[in-house]
Amino acid sequence: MTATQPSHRRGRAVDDAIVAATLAVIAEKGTFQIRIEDVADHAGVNKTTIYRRHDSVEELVLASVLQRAAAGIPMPDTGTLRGDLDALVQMVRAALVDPLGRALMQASGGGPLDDLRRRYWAERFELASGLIDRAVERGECGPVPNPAERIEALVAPIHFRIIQLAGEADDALLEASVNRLLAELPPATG
Amino acid sequence: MTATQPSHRRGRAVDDAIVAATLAVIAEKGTFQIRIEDVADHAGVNKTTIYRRHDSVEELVLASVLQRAAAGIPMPDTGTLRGDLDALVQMVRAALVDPLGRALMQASGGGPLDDLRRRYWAERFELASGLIDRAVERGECGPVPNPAERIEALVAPIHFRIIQLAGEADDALLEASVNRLLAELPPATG
DNA sequence: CACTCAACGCAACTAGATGTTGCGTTACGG
DNA sequence: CCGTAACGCAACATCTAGTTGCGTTGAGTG
Repeated sequence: MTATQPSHRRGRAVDDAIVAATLAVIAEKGTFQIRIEDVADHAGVNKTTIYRRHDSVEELVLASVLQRAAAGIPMPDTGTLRGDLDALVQMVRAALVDPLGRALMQASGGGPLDDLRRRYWAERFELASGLIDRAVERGECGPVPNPAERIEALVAPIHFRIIQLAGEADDALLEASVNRLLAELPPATG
Repeated sequence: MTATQPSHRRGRAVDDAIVAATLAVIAEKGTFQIRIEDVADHAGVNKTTIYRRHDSVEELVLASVLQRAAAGIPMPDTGTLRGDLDALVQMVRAALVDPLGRALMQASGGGPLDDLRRRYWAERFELASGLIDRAVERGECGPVPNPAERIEALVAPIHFRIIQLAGEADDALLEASVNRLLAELPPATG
């Protein structure tokens, strides 16, 4: 810790400030209203410095969101499938309500953000599939052919309600989604 | 009909040309890559003329999409609920795969396009609820408390797959969605 | 402590798109 | 045939992305 804040930060400190500022501006203005100079001001950094590290706005957004996504994805482990799914569904809702999450989900079509979004969901589907696999191992139900698709069907209504309808995903919707998944599970073989 | 095409169209003809050009450019480049001069060129009209009728790009997009949405929404009537839902679900898929539909669904958050999108869905949910109501009247099932929510749950997985995952909504997905709705219907009382 | 060099700030610039304005021209209605 | 409103056109102001050259600052090295 330096006693007085240096007027010019260097190296990684600047990188972090830029990424943080980018995410903040995205959350505030949306993915398409970002202005580089806003990000620069918010980071306490000159516009030129941003362009020295990033090729374009799109690349900046991509890098920033990727950095956040790189943070570990927590997965619940409550002991029962219903408990796990309840927790998962609440995490999904929280992520979609978050301004940054919303901005990412509404990112434009055709661009590299499409790939990013696909990876985002694929990664989470893969991880969440583990919840179902564990339930199978515990004998809560029979073997599930394609767990990732079940998770997709679980998430879709919540996503649709929040992102597309700009509506409220209340607890009833979450519970209905979980119940639907549980109801469609093959029964335990005994 | 004039024998020779006048070099300068007037009045409503220009309005229609602008709206058509706007929709065409949206379908081609997406909602966010529209350039006014592209629309003007495509409509065979000067940039100034567009600005004389529309306040901004956003307003132009809004007006154009509204005009198309004003066209009647066809609803199937096959005689059975399953037949109706099968047809409905295919119409939804077609609408989402269509470049203009995609563009509308991915329109930015916060703006007036949010309201437009909400109205878009609300209108369709309302109409599609009629399919369920008719099935109830035919005695195919017991009374359904909130048919619009059923339709929402029917559409959500298709929307999520196409728009968010940029994936293919194959027939299996459509059928699964229909089956799910049918399975959750209260049994016929009679 | 002094030297060095990369990192940063700054100001000026280009290029492209939006939106505006003034004026000439063209079509339609009386 | 004449007047007026609608349109084309060119020029303009403005905003933002992205670039460039140079001055300055700061951290490591001997």
